[in-house]
Amino acid sequence: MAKAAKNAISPTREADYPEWYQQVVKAADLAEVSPVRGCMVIKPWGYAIWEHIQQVLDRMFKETGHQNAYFPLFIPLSYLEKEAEHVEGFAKECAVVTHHRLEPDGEGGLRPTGKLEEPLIVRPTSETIIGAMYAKWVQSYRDLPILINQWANVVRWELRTRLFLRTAEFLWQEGHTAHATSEEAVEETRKMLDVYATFAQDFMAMPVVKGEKTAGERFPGAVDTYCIESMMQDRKALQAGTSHFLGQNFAKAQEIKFLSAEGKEEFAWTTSWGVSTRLIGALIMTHSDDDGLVLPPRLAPSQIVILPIYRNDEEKATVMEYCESLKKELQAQQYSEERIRVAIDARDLRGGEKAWQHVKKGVPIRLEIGPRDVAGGAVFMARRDGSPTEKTGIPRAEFVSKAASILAEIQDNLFQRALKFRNENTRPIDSLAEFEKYFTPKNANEPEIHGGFAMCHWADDLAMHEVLARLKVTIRCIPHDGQIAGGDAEAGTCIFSGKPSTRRGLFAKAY
RNA sequence: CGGGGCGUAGCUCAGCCUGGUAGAGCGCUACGUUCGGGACGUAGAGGCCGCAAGUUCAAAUCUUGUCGCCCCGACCA
Repeated sequence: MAKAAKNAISPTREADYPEWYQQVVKAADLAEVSPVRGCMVIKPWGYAIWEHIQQVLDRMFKETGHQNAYFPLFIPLSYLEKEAEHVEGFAKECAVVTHHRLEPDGEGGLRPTGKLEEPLIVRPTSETIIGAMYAKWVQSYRDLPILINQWANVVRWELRTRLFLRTAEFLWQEGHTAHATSEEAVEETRKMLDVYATFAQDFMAMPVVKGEKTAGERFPGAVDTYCIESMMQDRKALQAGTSHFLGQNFAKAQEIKFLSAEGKEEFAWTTSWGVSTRLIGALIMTHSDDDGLVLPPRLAPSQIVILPIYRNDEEKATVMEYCESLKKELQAQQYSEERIRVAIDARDLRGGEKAWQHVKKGVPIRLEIGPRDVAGGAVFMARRDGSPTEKTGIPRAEFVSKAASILAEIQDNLFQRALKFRNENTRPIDSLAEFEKYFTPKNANEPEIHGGFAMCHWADDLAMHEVLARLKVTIRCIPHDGQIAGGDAEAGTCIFSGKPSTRRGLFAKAY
């Protein structure tokens, strides 16, 4: 008597992708909306994932010669005004502080008083305040390069928000570097893009396309913006990280000047690069299924969870003892150059419900341990990259010795699965008609899942912008060589305007 | 800032049209039976029905005002 397949998450991805996403976040207890409009509360399980992301990236930044520092949350309005393109890019989404005191309003409430002479804005990004400091720190070519990263929160007053993907306040890191030459700054920009790509692929198990943004998609004030783009399971693109070559634009606006070895006064060349808590959104939408979150082992706060099963105190004593010693043995094993992270969930809950909670939270390996396993010296294992019903009995010693390789296998499996999905939904398109067909939903009422990545020849022309605006498609990037099928340099003709083209761009609907 | 919708238990919502003592499911607490695929039963706790004014013998329900939130658009890591 086969029961109908029952999923932990309702609706399924196929039925309603945006709602599925919300439900996964909720079921995994990652975060929830806060009383403050557009801002989220990141709960312990979600924050633990962020801490692992931070820990790995921080190590990678330091290995590439960067140091951490911290700059103020507030930026004088006049600083932002210095770089024209920059202010235009962020002006519409700034939180502004105009007062510094509260006084009773006589009706039991409070009202702001103490008007500031110059308003302060809450940083939407820190180029300007950091540049102002760099201007003081840099006198000579001997003071360069400056290679600094900051872990911080920033505020962009977004009108339409979604947990992790776009919130009014978010956590991120922003690297800011200053160099003596253009070449060195470009090299830095590219190096950090590589760091992001490596992190995404090796740790998040998320395939990415490295590339360059077109003029219209660049960071405000940047000369070049490089990015990594990834495909979510609704086949939309998500920009997962950016690295900007700022040229001398910010240095000139903020007078970051130095005397060269030749004794000439020159402006520095600067870069900035960042990834945010949006990566958690990317993680969710890359791997999770209709039973909830699926975490790549390298970023999972718990890689293995042990679920003791017992009926009475007597069983409890022997089962718990077995679990505790199993935990110790597993923790002595290494995976990804660290001790394996193991948790025992001994909460007084029903076994089935408890197991499902860990499925929904995406723990890579679940071990159900009951009297039978204790008697037989075994473990009963379920992998999150398989179906929740698929469980295998394994001798305890064998599992302990294989645990690290099973985790590695899950990590690799998730990456290969995501890569396969992306490749299956990426194709070259050489005619406008085909392009329009590809990006027009088959069911207009449920337009969420359709299309994918389209690799097309293009020219930055009005004809293209008209089509893209109408179909709500954007050019995500101009892929670097060797990133994705059809992304390498080749001669062709723009499908929008018929103008000649030297390589294809990556087109997709995007977050 | 335009267009639509909603404020009732911790959560999701019904009740409003047609005014008459505040409801359901989930969650929570206790006890019992259960327990290796999300249990069931019994009992219980929990509400200025967003706020203010008005109409009325009587307002969650009708009227007006107000505040807040959500969705769609423009903007976006």
